[in-house]
Amino acid sequence: MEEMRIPEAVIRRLPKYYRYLVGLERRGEIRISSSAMSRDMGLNASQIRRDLNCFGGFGQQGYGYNVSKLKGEIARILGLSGDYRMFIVGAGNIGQALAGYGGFAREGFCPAAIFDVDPAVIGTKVGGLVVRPLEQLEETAKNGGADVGVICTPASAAQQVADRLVALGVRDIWNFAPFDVQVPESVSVENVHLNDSLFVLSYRLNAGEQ
Amino acid sequence: MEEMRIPEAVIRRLPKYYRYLVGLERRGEIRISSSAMSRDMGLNASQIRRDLNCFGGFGQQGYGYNVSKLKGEIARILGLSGDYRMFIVGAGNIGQALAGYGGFAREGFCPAAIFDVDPAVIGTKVGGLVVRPLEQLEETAKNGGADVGVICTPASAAQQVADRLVALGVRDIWNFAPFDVQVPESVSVENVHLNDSLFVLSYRLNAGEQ
DNA sequence: TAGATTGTTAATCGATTAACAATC
DNA sequence: TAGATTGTTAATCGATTAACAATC
Repeated sequence: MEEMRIPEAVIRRLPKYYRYLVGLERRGEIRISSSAMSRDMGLNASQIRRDLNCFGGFGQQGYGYNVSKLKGEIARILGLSGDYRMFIVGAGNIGQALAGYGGFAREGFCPAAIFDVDPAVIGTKVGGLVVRPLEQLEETAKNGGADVGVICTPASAAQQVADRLVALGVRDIWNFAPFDVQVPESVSVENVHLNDSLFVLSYRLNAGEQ
Repeated sequence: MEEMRIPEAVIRRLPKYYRYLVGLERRGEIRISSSAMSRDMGLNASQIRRDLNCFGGFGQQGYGYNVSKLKGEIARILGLSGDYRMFIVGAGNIGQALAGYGGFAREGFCPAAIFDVDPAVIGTKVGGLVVRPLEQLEETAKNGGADVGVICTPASAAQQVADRLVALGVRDIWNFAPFDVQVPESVSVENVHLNDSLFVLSYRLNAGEQ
C-alpha cells in the first residue's frame, strides 16, 4: 500500500548484514540486538533498526532479532534463492577470473557462457566453459538466454556489447569495463570500476602531500 | 590555511572526471564548461563546479575550464604520476587476474610480487611474476617493500594477511576478500566486495517481486 | 561593453543519528 | 511487573541543487 522507496544506501548495506548474520548463525547465535550488531559492524544502532524496518518488523521489543529468521528475511529480500544465468563477454584476465571462480555459482549466479573476439582465446576452456566467438552471442542466447550480462571488455567495446545484451533481454548488467554504459530504464547496471577504485587508493596514498 | 576536508563523495567522483577529460583531450577538445560536462556525464553542473572548487579555482568566468589543464590538475590531485609497488596476496582467480592485467602498471601501480599458500600454485608464473610462498612475505619486502597490499585470499585469511601487510609498512590495502578487515588509522582500505556487488544485482533482479 | 560562465552563498533534499513511547 | 529493546518520530547533519553576484 504505502510503497515506500528503499534508499540505495540501505540496499548496499543489506549484503553486509547478510554476511554478518551468516557468521553469527555459524557460531550458533540465536538472538541479536541492534546494539550488539552496532558494536560488531561499526554501524549506528538506530540506522540498523531503521534499515531493517524498511522491509517490515523483523524484531521483537525487549528481545531483539532472531538470527536465522533475520538472515532468512534478508536472503529473501536480496533474492538469494534465485537461479540466474550469466553471459560473460570478454575472456581477458577479469572475464576468465569471474568464469573460473566457483563462488558465484554457489550463490545461484551461474556462468552460462563466455565470449570473446580474439581467435587466440576462442575455443579455449575457462572454468568449464569453452570461449565462444562473440558473433555467436545471439545464437547462444536461444538456448536458455541470460538474466545477467557481464561486461569484461575494453572500454571501447563496452557500449556496443551492452546494447546487444539488452537486445537479448538481459535484465541486469555487471559492468567491469572502465566506461559508464547507457541502458534503458528497465535494465539496471552494477558497475565495478577497478581503475576508479585504484585512483581513489592513489589519492589516499597522496592525501596531504599536495 | 582553511584546511577544508574533502568529502568522500567528491573523491569518488574524481576518477570519473579524469576519465571523461582524458576522452575530451583525445578528441582534441580545448575548453569545456560545467554545463557541457553536466550534459555528458549526467551530473549536476553546480555539483561539478563545487567539486572542482574543493581543490582550487581551475576555471575562468565566461570561458569555462581548459581541458588539459583541468586533466593535469586532477591527475595531480589523484597522485597519478606516482610509482607504487603492489604486493598481491592470494594467487587464485582474482589474484592472477590482477597480476596479469597490464593496465595497473600503466597507471603507475606495479605488481611487485604475488604470494600464495597452495603448493600447487607456488612457483608457477602469472603475469611475469613467480608465485612465492606466503611465508616469504616479510623476507621479500626487504627488497623495496610495498606501498599497496592487495588481499585476494578467502575471507578466513583476510585479517591475518592484513595484519602482516600493515606490519610491513604498507600504507593502503586493496581488499578483494569478502571480509571487512580492521587496520590502524594511518592505513586506509579500499574494498572491492564482488559478492556484495552481486547481491545488489540480485536485489535489483527481484525488486518489486517480494 | 555584452555575453558567458565561474565561484560561492543560500535553499533544498535526503540520510544519519538521537530520543522515546510502545510493547514484548 | 520490571527490564530490555524495538519501531518510529523528531533533530541533526551533510550533500546536492538552485540562484546569482563576481568577473573574464
